Amino acid sequence: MDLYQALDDICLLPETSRRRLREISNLRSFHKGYILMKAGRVETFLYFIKKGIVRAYSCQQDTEITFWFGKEGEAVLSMRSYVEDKGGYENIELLEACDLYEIRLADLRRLFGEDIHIANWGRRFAEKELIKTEERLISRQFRTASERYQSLLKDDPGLLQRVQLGYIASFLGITRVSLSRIRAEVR
Amino acid sequence: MDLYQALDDICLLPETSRRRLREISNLRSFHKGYILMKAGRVETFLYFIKKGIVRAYSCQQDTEITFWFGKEGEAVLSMRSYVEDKGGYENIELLEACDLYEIRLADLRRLFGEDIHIANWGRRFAEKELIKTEERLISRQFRTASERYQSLLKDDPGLLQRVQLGYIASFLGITRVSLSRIRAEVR
DNA sequence: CCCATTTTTTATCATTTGTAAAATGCAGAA
DNA sequence: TTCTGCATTTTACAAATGATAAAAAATGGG
Repeated sequence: MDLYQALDDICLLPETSRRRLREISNLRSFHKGYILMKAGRVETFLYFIKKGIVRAYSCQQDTEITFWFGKEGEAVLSMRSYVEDKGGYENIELLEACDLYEIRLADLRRLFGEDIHIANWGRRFAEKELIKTEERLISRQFRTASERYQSLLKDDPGLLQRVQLGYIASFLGITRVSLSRIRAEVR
Repeated sequence: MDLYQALDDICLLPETSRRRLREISNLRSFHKGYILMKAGRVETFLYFIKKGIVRAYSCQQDTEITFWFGKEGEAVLSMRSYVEDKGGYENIELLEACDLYEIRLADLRRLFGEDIHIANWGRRFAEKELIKTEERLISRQFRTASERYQSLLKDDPGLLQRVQLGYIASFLGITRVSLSRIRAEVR
């Protein structure tokens, strides 16, 4: 997934603005298992995934909970660092070797102040993330674990191939054992 | 809660931009019980609450789930209408008589394209909503219903006075019966 | 290929939460 | 005040999920 493609998926940009974003971005490769972001740290970069898959997880009282997966075309960021310039709650681990477009937040923020198209692109970016998050919250409220598993299976069957079930279970808000039960009863 | 105050809570604006937002907004009063937004409808307004309290709820398979409360200073909007100009999933009901600042989305979008400060204000707005939503999602994943109730009690004790328990239970993702049980065991 | 480790499945039992129905409390209308 | 309609609480029982342990399967390194 090309950078321009990822940017345009958020909202179309005039060529000059696009190029400005391209100029502050930098393609880097990371090995599988690399911890891209750490809870508590103020992260200074934003990434777009060209290739690979990552997970965000958070630890509290000796349990680790995966609450997000990102793959090709998606943005990776520590939400609190991005929005409030404070330490975030998430760790981000690369589940495969990844190629990422890296953007320094300071550079991006400068462009937000200089270029209205980029400011509106940033607005659209946050708005779209917001919709996704809200939909997950609602799905969580309305549906049983089994229903959520089945819609994950329908909407993103590839994920099950690339990510171990323990993480999926955690993402769905249940234990690995419960997920096994659900999988067994579907069969 | 004054409109300028609510706008500035999102991010500080230069006087001219502020005034532009003021010019497209309109203070209106609504009676208790009024349904401000309906699921499926493309909503064309955004509101800021000057006075009163509202709830957002959604219906699926004969159950109604309250997933948000808004009060003084907060923005009220149909997320999908605001972001994608499509019918939303929420109904919004006024739980008290309310005074609301009404802003036509078309006017606001025009300003996003004309005024970079307002574009960045819109960006900050979405970002802050995003943080709030993500924190709720994570709290949902990490904490038991009882813990969530108790932190609601701590963070916003006033809410319990203004909103009936059935809605609170639904908001916490549990039944009224479960909430009663939790309340009983704390005593 | 084999061994060690990790992941997934299966089984059992305890706990939590939901459903349904009845009892209680509360506020507004007659 | 009394009646009536809701909201809330309580109770009893059922269903879902969690905890734990152990077996089976898959994975990765040497």
